[in-house]
Amino acid sequence: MVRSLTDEQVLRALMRHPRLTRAELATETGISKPTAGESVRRLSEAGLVVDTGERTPGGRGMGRVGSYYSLAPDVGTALAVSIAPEGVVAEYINAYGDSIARAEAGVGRPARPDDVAEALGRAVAEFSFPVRFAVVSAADPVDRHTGRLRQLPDAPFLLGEIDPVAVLGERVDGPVLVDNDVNWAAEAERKAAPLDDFAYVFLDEGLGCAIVSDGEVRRGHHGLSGEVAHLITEGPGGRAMPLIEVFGELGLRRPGTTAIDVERLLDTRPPEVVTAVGGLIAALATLIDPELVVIGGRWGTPLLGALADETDQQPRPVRLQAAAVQQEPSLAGARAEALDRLRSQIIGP
Amino acid sequence: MVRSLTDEQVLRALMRHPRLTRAELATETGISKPTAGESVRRLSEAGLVVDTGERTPGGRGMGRVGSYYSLAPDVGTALAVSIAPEGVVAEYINAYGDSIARAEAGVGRPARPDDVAEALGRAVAEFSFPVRFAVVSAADPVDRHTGRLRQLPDAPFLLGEIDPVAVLGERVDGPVLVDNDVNWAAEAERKAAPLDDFAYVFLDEGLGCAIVSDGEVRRGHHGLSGEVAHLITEGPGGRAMPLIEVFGELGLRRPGTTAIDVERLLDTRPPEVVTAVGGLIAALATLIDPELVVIGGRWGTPLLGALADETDQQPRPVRLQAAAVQQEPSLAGARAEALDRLRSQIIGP
DNA sequence: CCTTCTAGGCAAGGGGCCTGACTAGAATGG
DNA sequence: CCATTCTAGTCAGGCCCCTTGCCTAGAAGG
Repeated sequence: MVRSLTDEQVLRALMRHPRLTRAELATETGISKPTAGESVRRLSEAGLVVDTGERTPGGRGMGRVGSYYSLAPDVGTALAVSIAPEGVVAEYINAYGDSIARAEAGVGRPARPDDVAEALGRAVAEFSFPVRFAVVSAADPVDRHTGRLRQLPDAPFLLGEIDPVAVLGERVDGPVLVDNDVNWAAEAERKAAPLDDFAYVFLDEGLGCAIVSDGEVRRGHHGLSGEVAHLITEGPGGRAMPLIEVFGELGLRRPGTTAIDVERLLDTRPPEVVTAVGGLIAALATLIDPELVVIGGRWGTPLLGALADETDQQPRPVRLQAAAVQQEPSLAGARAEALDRLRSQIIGP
Repeated sequence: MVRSLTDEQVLRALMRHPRLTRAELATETGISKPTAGESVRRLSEAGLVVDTGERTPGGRGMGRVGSYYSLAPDVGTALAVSIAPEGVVAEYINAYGDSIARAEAGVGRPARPDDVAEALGRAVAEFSFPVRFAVVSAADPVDRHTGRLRQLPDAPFLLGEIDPVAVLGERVDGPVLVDNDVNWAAEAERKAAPLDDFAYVFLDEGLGCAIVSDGEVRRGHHGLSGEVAHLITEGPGGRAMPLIEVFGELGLRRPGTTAIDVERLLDTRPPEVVTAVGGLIAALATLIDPELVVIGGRWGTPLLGALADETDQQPRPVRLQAAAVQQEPSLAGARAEALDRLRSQIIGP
């Protein structure tokens, strides 16, 4: 849409500051005044920038009044959506990074696919902004290419096989980007504390893990990296078994579902669980070599101390830490990504 | 050294073709003739490009003869080195990607650190080109920041704690880049068959594994990703234990060393080994989600079929394949990297 | 010695940026 | 009412780097 480097700088300046005069744009970007003026002219013509009608105050010897320019109100918004067993949250954000609207919708328990899809539709329908695209966080494995949720054999599967791309496609002009909630939480963590190499282990009803290598979340070929239910670890009695089976053997899975029974786990805190998760952290240490393993989730955080004691004994110890972003971490990550992409899309190729 | 985009294009063209006239440069790069001529003038002045003295043939109506230009002979060479228990290989390459000299030096068995360092010095001393930098492959864990080899507790350690940066530093003008042999083999594999997400499992005297995610080898924070000796897997009797211990329990480690006894392993081919490596592949499948797992190494390739049968049964099966690059794979990867870096360094920042 | 034909160079032009100088224009104070 | 004050915005000129179009260089064959 826009090709000149100057125009990009002007747009980025207007994303940081809601209104600027041409002279302010010139000093802010380091571009000369004539060039900034020319860029504003081009961008106004393209409809990306508008004269707000506001003028600089003027006053005793304050010189000629200037016109304030800002991004056109219709440059578009993006949608950040979180789909979790607790419910669906949809947030609309603008190019400044403001959340301009928010809608929530509950999901019955246990979550049924139709329920979830319906709640998603309800949350998004509550407002109707022109949305350029959506970023979706879902609390289940996500196929990287189709954006659909995928059930893996005998692994926790909380939302059912829904297709966020299909549900949101009608209400969104552009593409719909779907990914696993833990990946988005790791993205939020990465932006909060800029570490290049870490893993995020999320221990809740589901088991999740995200991997950040060389400063980016690594999703793997199908987008299923970090789906650790079948990782071989040490189970009760020193037997080797897939991680998820440990919870089955200890009676810590909610009957009739694939979910882990968090309340019971927190009541009993069996050492076998700590050992089993220790095996996961050892696998991360050997395969990924993270600087840090971030622990989150409803039972991960409470067990952090015990896990740290366990991993300190291992031949390749690794530092454990609670997540820095505690408030809606997945939505925060999705929101940050939506903002980045919205801005890039406005600036164009 | 060179900043203009034009100059970069001209240099890259001269790296692809050993000699070109200004007119050929213009058509090859898509740049106009005057600009190409100007670039040649700048680059000649900077000493990067020289008039070879050769002239185009001319002939019946063949027009004015042109002057051939090529990279200056002293733009520099790079060194690709492989350090393995079998011996040391040093290859000098020029900016065209030709191997211009090669030296080998044996290492006694078992390899002692002094031996290895001495062989390395010998191999490199055999020629003396002006070397801009070196890329080193070492058959042991490499610390990403220091370039030193690192022994991990109870893991195979074949070369001893040598410091390639110190040994090569004197003979090389620029930096010395050291990495694990399996990472370089994966790099060679990546260039041969452009896959974005795969893992390379190397089963030989040492155990190694390289991870390619989103088209790059991922080394982890310390450079120790893929050092899988302590991964928890299924050992004899279904017991959970670190991968390396399986070999100890089965009497497959060479007495007095940390290495695996490949001959004995190939004689007996115990199913426990297949199961244990199956656990490694399962861990890769869950944590990394590769499109493919490449199997290499002296006992990896022969056991490929058995391993494939094992992984087919797993809840997240993954395709196994023998390595495409069989001839000195680590050196091939180091060579390719050396070429890329040499070229970038000539072109400048 | 003329013809043939391409390598290389020159001239002019254009895009996008700069600097420096000029103009616009509103509020204030006499 | 008009001069003053002061900055926003614009105009003019110039630089850099690229382009196209055209001209010259120059070797070999007829």
